[in-house]
Amino acid sequence: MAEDLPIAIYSANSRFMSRASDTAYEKIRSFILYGEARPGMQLTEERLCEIAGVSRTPVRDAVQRLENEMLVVRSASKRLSVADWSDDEIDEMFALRAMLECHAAERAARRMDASGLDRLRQVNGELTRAVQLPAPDITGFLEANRQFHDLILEYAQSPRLSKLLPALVEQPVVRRTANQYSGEDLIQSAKDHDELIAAFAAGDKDWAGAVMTSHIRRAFHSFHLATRGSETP
Amino acid sequence: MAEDLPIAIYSANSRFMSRASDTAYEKIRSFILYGEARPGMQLTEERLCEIAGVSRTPVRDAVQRLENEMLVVRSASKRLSVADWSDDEIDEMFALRAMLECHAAERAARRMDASGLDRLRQVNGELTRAVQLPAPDITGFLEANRQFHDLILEYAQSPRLSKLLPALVEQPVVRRTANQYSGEDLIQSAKDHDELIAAFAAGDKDWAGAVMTSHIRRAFHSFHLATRGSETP
DNA sequence: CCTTCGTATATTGTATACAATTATCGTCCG
DNA sequence: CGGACGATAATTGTATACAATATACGAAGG
Repeated sequence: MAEDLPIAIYSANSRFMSRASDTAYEKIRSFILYGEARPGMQLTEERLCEIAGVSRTPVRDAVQRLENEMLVVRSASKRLSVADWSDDEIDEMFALRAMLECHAAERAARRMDASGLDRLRQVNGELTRAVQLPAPDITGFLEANRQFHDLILEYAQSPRLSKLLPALVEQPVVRRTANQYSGEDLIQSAKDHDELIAAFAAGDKDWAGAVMTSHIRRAFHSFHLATRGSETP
Repeated sequence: MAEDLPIAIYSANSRFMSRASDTAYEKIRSFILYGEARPGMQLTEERLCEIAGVSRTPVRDAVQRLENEMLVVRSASKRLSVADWSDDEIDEMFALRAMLECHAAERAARRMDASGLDRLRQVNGELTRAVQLPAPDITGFLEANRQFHDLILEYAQSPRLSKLLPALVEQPVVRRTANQYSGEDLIQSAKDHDELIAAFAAGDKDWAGAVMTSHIRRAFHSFHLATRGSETP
């Protein structure tokens, strides 16, 4: 069981998770993202109970959350299976994410303050250290990257956006993308973040939005190149 | 209890709702949108059981759905209350909706076919009849409007978008807006839809997206004018 | 041999009892 | 009088038994 892997890449839930339904959520999520689960694989609630070590009630709670994030899918007859995204769905995910993260950056630019800038600089400092050649630390990069984007979401001060965005940041994709990144790509990410910080410091929402859009779309194309060769999306 | 009101304005769930958790969802939703519920009002699961006429298990299911749509809110100590949106949150909702509906229209423009155009024309025919002066039929307008936007969402063929958008179409706001609409506004809506159909027929995604954006933003400003006077958003 | 139907089995849905947590409110002490 | 403490009540969280539903499978009939 892959419990000590970074379960929450780029998602705001890093609380204690004492309740059984939260444990179930984390365990099942890990099972799907880093465990033996395979796309399309059938899941029964009973099986998930064993995985999570709790009864069906909290499991059903967790499943509903995972359904919302589209990590699991329900058939017409209410049976569960691990989601299996089509290429078009993954493209769509990136497109939606680009729009919403751009919007988040624009809002954050209007609401940024000195303390926020400090925190962004500190997190991006860690990210920059993690991507140093010749041996970039992917896990460190992912964690700092998540923190950076979470901070922007925090400063966007939009509960609704905070609810919508995490459902679009699908870890398997992010992780696969990051593993495919060249050292150059990782360094460019750090530079994008630097420029975002500059845009925030200037309070220029259009600048911030534009940098964010290109930041996400570059990731999109890296992913495309890595997984589907050179065909144009 | 306001059960025969149009419970699903502009949302894809018009199924049979035989399961208890679905009944609970509809009943509680109606209670919040058209019943005695007031923003900020405390809700206990037991009270919701009485309203829905089922036990706590399906009620908890329904509540989680309503939480996702941000119709109910959970305090730090897990207590429930009816959501109470700030002006900024409502503005944000319109902004996000404009982005996502624009995107939906763009996708639909690429995937539209003759049968889809027929259906759109038929629904907008009904809408046009409903908005005839001197006695526009608001309920008829709302229903046709919902069907029209649902059709576009269907042709956008994006499961993820279909999951995100309904959470942004907040019925109380839509309904209040529609009640505030002048006859002119309603007629303009019908014309917007005609132009959207033209854009779809031409397969011009940018045209479709632009019309949709202005369509939503007009609704936004009508709402603003009606609820907050002439202050600029 | 294929299809249809019905029964057995697996799976999901609901109710309910009980456990854990949180709020309420009165009391005691400073 | 005010604030901390603790007992009690209210509320949410979890487990489990049972009900409803869907699937699987095999027998009967064509």
